[in-house]
Amino acid sequence: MANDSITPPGKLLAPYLQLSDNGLEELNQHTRIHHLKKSRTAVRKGDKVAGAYIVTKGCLRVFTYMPNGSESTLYLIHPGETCVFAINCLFNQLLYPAWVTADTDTELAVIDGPAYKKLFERETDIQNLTIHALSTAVFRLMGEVEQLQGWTLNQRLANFLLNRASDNNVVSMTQQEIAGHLGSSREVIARALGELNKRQLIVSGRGKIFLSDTSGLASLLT
Amino acid sequence: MANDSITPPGKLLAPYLQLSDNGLEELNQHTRIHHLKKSRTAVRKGDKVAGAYIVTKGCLRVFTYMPNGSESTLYLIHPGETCVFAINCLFNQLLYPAWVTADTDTELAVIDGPAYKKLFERETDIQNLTIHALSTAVFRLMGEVEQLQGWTLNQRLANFLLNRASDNNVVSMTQQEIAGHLGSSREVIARALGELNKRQLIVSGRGKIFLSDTSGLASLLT
DNA sequence: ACCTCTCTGTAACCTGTGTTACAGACATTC
DNA sequence: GAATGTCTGTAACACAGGTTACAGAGAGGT
Repeated sequence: MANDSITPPGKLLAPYLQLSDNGLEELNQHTRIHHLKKSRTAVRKGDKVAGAYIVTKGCLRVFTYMPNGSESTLYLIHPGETCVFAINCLFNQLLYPAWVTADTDTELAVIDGPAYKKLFERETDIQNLTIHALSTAVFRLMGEVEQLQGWTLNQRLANFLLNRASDNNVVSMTQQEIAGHLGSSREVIARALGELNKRQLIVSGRGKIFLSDTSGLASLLT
Repeated sequence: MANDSITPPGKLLAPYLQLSDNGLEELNQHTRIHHLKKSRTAVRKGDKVAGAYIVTKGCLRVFTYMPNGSESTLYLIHPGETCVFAINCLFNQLLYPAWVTADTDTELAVIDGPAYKKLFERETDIQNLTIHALSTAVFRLMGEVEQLQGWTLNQRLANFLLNRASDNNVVSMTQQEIAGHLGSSREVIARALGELNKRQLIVSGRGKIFLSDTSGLASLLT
């Protein structure tokens, strides 16, 4: 686990966890707050996992490297969420199976492993957080598998854009980044975007893409 | 949930779960045993989930249909294991997202949903079972995703064969079944097997494949 | 205004895998 | 042992998507 640590009490977690007084005490004693600047590496593949990670501000990105050396993003961790892999490793004594970097400046709470396990046995909120993290991971991954097997790249791209679009229907990413998320290469994404462009479903510019016809995009997914 | 039910007490689970007397009582009251003949459908996509399923004998197969209509096996549930999707659905009130059939004659225990949740809060063994089921699912699915993205079909096939081989290095499946498990088509599997044949890594016969050079197969996966 | 760096657009090519269409081998039943 | 159904082997084709190789367009610094 990385650097950049400062340590206020462990109640940045208050919005996300309601514990018994007892549990709270325990939590405070065994939690440390870390701050990571954007692009900073939080965890490396093969690291021993220190504890449960809960993001309180910012966003972490979990990814692996593919055979050809390019990155492939597995999922993001937003405030209030916890890292499934870490949980996994905690409960099964495994080494961390991927890389993690800060997608933006990020603050996260690390609850010491054994303490977390003890809390898990008693505190309903910790149980829920854990189960929820694992469940959503299962669902997301299952969706991923279905997509990989059944969908064409254009479809996966359309789906990705729709999921990542801000309120004003803009996705602010470079083609390179998108390629990383979809496990493809920049050129292929460019080609696919060109396609969508021609069909007037999007307008693409440098570092951002405007979705001009979201329902058209959505109809590609059927 | 299907038919074929008979109902002995709920302690076929004894080998897999050690509960408090209290919990055991609860379990007995809210568990039903079902028997499924081979190939019988246990759950359909979209079904409401009755409770937690724990296999006590035999084997269940969980699969989805791909766009082209062919089946794709997601995972198997062996004795002592529970169905992740069902757990998922219980805790998140979702409808079942796949199909399930009995791979062989199968006996399974169904623990009523609310009862299971209550037990989960107190009984360490139920917690462990749950966490373990979810964790392994996450790992398996993640491996699946990595395979789909990074491995060629030949590699995935080799890996599959190695995982499915019995002690005497035989895989007893038809090409059709293998294709189903890998989300591919029969002909493609035939082609790939032919390849492995030529390289003297396997000897294939009707309904079974002998792995004559397991380390050779394994070396394909690097 | 110029230089440089990063990002995008495109075209040609190659490979892996799904598809179609048969033919032959094995097994089972009558 | 003939007939039928199931499983395997193979060849030719189609196409999605990865790869290579450039050209040009924005953006920022000097």
